[in-house]
Amino acid sequence: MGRAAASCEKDEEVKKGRWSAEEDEILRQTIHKHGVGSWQIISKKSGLRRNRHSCRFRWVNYLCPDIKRGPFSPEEESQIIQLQATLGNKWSVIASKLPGRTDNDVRSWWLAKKPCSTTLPNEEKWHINDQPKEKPQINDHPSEVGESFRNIKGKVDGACNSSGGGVGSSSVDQLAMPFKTSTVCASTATSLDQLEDSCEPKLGVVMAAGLDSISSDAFAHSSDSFLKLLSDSPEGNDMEYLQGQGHSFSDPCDVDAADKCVSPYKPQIL
DNA sequence: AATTGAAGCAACCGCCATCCG
DNA sequence: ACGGATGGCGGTTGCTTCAAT
Repeated sequence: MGRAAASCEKDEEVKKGRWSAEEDEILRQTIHKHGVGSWQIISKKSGLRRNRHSCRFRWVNYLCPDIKRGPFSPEEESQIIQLQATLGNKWSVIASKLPGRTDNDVRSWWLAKKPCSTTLPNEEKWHINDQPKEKPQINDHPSEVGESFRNIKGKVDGACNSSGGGVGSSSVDQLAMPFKTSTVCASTATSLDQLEDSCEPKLGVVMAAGLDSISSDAFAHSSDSFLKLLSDSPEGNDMEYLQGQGHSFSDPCDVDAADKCVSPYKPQIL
């Protein structure tokens, strides 16, 4: 790569370049044994001549069992486009809303396929790279939302976790997007334990079904009000409850709330 | 079959925020 | 309050693959 080694890494023998299968296995075993706590420790305990950045990167982006490989679905692509438009290059936040996807993957996809203009009409946006995409419909994946809810706990229990994100959708033509997706992070928890204790199973995703427009009012739904709604909601009936209350949420712009989400790969001692 | 250029992917680097003594 | 250690993030680079010529 031709760059000077990171100033903080004093090890002269730091290995660079592609990871071998053997190295992967060693890192897996080291993490299994010591947990994902300190990457500095892991890099030393593993015996691999890889620095903390390299070990972390390899685990977070490739070895973590929750990583989803393969091409992005049209729904994921539209989410990325929309979220990038609202959040900017907050790839980690964007990735946290796409379960199993990493910021590196999202960024790579964006750099390779980003639309040449953010002001394209709706229909043109669905012909990126001259490959027409089927316009998703609101009811295409209604069950995924509830499923995301139900899967939250299981994911949180893992050593590497999705932030509790999921996918919801609604039609929002005003944003020049064929459909609007959002994940509302309903947690102000700062640790996995807090998350599990205080939010699960209410934590999750609110699908803004039937939302006709995204206005500043829609974005004004703060995490606080959202939390209150969740705290009042009956368990296991999230969507019906909210719709019954006449509420709709779509708040991908709430960076503060997103920042409060548990990091997808929050260190956890096993 | 060989060459070449584009696209995709994997990885590194430096910076910043946070934690902790 | 301060400084070092650490984790995490975004930008960037270089390698690999593959299609076009």
